[in-house]
Amino acid sequence: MARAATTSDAFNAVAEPQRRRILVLLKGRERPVNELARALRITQPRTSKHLRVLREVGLVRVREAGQQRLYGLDARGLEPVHEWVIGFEQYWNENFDRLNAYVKGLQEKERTDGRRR
Amino acid sequence: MARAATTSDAFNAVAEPQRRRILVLLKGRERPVNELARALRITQPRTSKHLRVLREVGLVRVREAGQQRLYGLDARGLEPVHEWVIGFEQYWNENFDRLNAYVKGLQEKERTDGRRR
DNA sequence: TTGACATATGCCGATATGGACATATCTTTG
DNA sequence: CAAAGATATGTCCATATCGGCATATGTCAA
Repeated sequence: MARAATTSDAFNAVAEPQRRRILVLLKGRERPVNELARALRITQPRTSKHLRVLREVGLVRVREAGQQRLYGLDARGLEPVHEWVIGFEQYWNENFDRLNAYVKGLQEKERTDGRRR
Repeated sequence: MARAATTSDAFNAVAEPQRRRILVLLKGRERPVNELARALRITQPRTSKHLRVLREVGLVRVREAGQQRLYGLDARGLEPVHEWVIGFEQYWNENFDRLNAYVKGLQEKERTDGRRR
């Protein structure tokens, strides 16, 4: 199966650090390419390429504004990511860890007793 | 910068569909490799390799159990992913979209008026 | 010890990806 | 129209990753 292309899977698209930073920069307001490039301290072509990926995967939208192109956030594509990861929330919670250990302990005991029986 | 290795970055580790499925399967209880392979309908070596990545990145832990090795979930590494994505929650909300459009409209008007002045 | 399991690993090939650099395209302005 | 500015794209290279397959390693039972 390998992984889906960065241009078609949000999980893969945001696996790239710079793209995550771009999305963060786009919170609240649109920004032109050069501004993003400066903010990230990376070259303009590189920025454009990341933006293209983000555009194709649907995480940003573009708007022509005279000489420049304003990129804006379209975070809806991140919802599936959130949906997936939220399903694990209980598992990184300390209280749950304790409960989990407790249950595991019971199960262990159960198994041991079972064998002994 | 490229992206961090799958073995060192949770974002990249879970960018692989099969690895996400493995983590889901490990919710609630530990499982041996073969069981995971069967459930995912992929080969055992492939499963072992994914598990190795997940182990190195810290999302699962192993426990020797006689002949088999039981893999268990350690979701703490997913918390940063959640932290990041939750920061976008407001942006995929419809109400926010409307508010956003409204604000954008105001800003646009502002700019236009500014120029005209 | 031998055989049957269960799992991990090494090697190979195919491919996606990201970065650098040069350059094309489009818009605005003089 | 020419020049400048903003952005996109093509080419080339290096590398990470994934899958398949064969095989090594480790464990348990007879």
